[in-house]
Amino acid sequence: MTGRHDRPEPESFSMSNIAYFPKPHIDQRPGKRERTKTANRQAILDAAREVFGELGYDAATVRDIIRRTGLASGTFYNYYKSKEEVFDALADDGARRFRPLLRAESEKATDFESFLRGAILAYFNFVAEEQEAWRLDRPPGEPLPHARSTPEVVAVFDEVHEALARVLEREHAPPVDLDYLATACIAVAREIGEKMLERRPVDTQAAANFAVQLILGGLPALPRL
Amino acid sequence: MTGRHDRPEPESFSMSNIAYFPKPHIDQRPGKRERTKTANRQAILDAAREVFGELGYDAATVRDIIRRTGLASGTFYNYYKSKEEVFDALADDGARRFRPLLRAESEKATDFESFLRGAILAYFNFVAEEQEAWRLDRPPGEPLPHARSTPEVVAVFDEVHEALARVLEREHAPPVDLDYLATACIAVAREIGEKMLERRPVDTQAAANFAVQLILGGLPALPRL
DNA sequence: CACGATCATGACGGGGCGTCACGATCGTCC
DNA sequence: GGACGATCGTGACGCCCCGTCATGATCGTG
Repeated sequence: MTGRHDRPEPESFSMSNIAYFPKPHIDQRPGKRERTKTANRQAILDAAREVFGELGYDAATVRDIIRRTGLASGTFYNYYKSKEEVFDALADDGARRFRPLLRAESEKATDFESFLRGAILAYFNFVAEEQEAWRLDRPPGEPLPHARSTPEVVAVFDEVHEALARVLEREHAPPVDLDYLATACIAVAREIGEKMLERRPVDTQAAANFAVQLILGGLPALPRL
Repeated sequence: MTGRHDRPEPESFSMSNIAYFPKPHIDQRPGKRERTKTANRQAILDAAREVFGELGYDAATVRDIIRRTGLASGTFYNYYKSKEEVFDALADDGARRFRPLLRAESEKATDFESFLRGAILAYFNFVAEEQEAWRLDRPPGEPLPHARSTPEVVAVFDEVHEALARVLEREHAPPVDLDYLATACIAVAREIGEKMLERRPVDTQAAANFAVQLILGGLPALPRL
């Protein structure tokens, strides 16, 4: 249930509609049980996004999130164990939405430069759009903590790793420390991206140019393995 | 006062010593009031370092820190307002101790490469030594949060900024986006440094080589302003 | 329609939080 | 050396957040 603010769904209406179908049990819509479950999950995630955006991660409490959903406190714990887990779920969600974009870039790329530019630009555009949904006008106090090692986040890291290996292999580039390289690429993208968001107007092209040129120019100079 | 575990200081002994001096009031040692104050501050900081190291930042509570000091709960709040403030004080302390090393490198440096190599190697050695004091054998769960914008931490950032500007100016290098460059340098140093600590044995030379070559090679390729 | 599984509910004990009135200790001045 | 005032340690207290659990409502199913 969605709590006390739950207005009664027109369930009977839906039921009468089902009468038109010979086999009601193959109705694409999942049962109400399943629907309220996903609705509650989403409500908690949305509330958490708002609360983290307004109060910051540290100041936010589980109770703040619960209050905003209108659910009972116990209900929250049917879905997530803690504030950390909700945050991880949000990070996971972001990573899950970004991964296809990254993969598209790595498949579209013809060489290392086009991959790097495509991937970094895609990331910068992604975070620029996310910012408007996340911290609308949050005071520039403390930044949100970095994403932890959730499955989807790790998958993005691995994707970068593999894409780098693939592209460099294809170009017969000399072998370098791929682990360090991937780490450096992600570090540069992450921090330049953050700085980029502080500037007005937000210029993803210029930021991507900077990051790409830095890595691209540094690559030939890296120590060989 | 240092709490109930306080063993009585040989104050009378010290006093009798003072009798040797014609003017006791110019004794270099600050008064007992001042001494216990700094002792309490230090005790809290030490306890916090241990607690953060053992439990991680998120799990640690102010009460955990208080318990380890043996002080009363109220005493803690005479020195710091919150867990966040203690953490910032620890970060500030680290930055305060690292800054002279950084400055020495920037003064010793003859060109951009020697500065970069010296600074990054100094940083890697610094964090490698700090690690042994901080998280002795902490499970690799969640890393400690990044340092916030405390005065000393900001000072280190500015120092990097200025040192970069000075060295590049001296070499008549083409003008680049110094803000992005400093951000990228710090990002690479921070993240490569972290990865470095996960490897056995910890090889600060190899890590520094990688970071230095990447930035050094990328510099000429950066977009001009 | 009736039964069983599922899940929302909110009261509850446990505990961390920050405060404050009290008293001990220290510096100072006569 | 004694007494006064400022400073600061102390720990009990009220408040709120935490996570749990017995209860009952609701849904799917036969």
